[in-house]
Formats: sequence, structure tokens, C-alpha cells
Amino acid sequence: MPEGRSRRARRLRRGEFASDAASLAVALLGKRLVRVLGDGTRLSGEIVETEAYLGVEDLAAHSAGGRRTARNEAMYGRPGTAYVYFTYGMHHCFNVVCGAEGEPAAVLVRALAPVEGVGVMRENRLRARPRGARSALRDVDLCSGPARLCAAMGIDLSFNGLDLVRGGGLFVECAGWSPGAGEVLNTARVGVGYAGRWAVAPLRWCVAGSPHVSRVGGAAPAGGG
DNA sequence: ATGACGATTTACT
DNA sequence: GTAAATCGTCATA
Repeated sequence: MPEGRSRRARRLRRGEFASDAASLAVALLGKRLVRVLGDGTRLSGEIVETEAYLGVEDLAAHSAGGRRTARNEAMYGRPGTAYVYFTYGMHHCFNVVCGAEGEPAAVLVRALAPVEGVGVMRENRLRARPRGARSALRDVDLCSGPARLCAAMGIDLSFNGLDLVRGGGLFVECAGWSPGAGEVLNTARVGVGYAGRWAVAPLRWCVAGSPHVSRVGGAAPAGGG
């Protein structure tokens, strides 16, 4: 079913990234994250899971309390800027900066349904897997997590601060489909247990029933949308 | 200079 | 279910 590039595909404009993080997190579902390699090869996937990080007041965000460091500087940039960070000594995560410039809000892209360049994504994932990894790598798991999708798409720190609008080889396309309200699950965010009441705020969104959504603790996301 | 800690993934019991 | 892997970043000194 996923065919290649649609003729109608259109890159998102600056203004479409300027909304608040929660709105953008929902709006990005169904959009396509695209990377174009040097030789013109396209790697892309439909966004099926996102999380909103609201900025200064959000204790789960890297920008909590207005924290501004070399690492999270990109969060303070123009809407449509890529914020990529390195964590756990081995993983990268990709965010889209949103809101007004100077206000540190972003949307973490947590999972994709691969569309183009699936073979390359698989190679990238296998190469990035820890030494000793033996289990089969299922297609459905190529991009089913924030670090997995970065590995598959080849997104690393060199993309941090990149403008997705003027875009080099990384941008977001309108794919011509977005889930309706009944097709979206809204849950608490993953991996932010340290953030007090912000840990349970419903700021994660998934395309309901998508097999490409991340499975935390081995389970599919529960709860209604 | 040093120590603690991840917006995770994987393997193993 | 638990635990290991692995290192840049930040706060403290």
C-alpha cells in the first residue's frame, strides 16, 4: 500500500510549525518525514507517534525552568528547526521545534511507518544495533521508537539545528492523509517518570492500531483517544 | 577534574 | 519481569 512519493506531496511551511507543541504533535501524525541522501535516494516514513514537550513549565522537557545549554539550544530556534540530541551513550532522538522563536517547545517524533528506502533503513538499523544483537529485526520495528527511527533514517547530531523548512536533506511532507479524531490515541509520555505531575500529562499521541507504534514494556499503547 | 544521569534499546530470567 | 550497554552533557568542586 505505501507507494513512493506522491505527486501532490508538499513540504510543510514555516507557519505550520509555529503552533503550540500539543497541536503540532497531533498535526504531524500522518505526515511524512523525509531524508534525501547525497545520491538522491529518499528515505521516508509516515509519522505515527509523537510527544509534545511544552517548554519552560514542562518539567519533562530539556528546557524545563528555562534551562538553556549548548545541548538544547536548538529548542530556542525558529519553528521548523530540528532538535536532535544524543542520550544513553548510544542513541539519538529527533524533535521538531515549534512555537515562537525564543520559546523552547518541541515535538519528539517517536515512530514512523517506513515508506521509501526500506532496504537502506534496514541496513542502517542492523549496522547500528549493539554488538551481540541476534534477534530478528522485523520490518514493523525498523522505526518503532525514537532512537530506532533515527538509526534507520541516519539522523545524528549533524542534523541538530537544521532548518526543516529551507531544508537540506531533511524535511516533513504532507502525505495527503491524516488520522481522524477517532483514529488517534492520547496517552502519557514515555520515559519521563522523573517529571512529577508532568510525567502523567497526556502529551503522547499515536495512530490507533498502527503496528509501527513503539511498544513500551512490550505492550501496545492502551487507552482511548 | 569528577560524578551522576538520561525524552532508549536490547538481551536475558 | 530485570539489567546491561555506553558516553555526552551538565552541575559541582
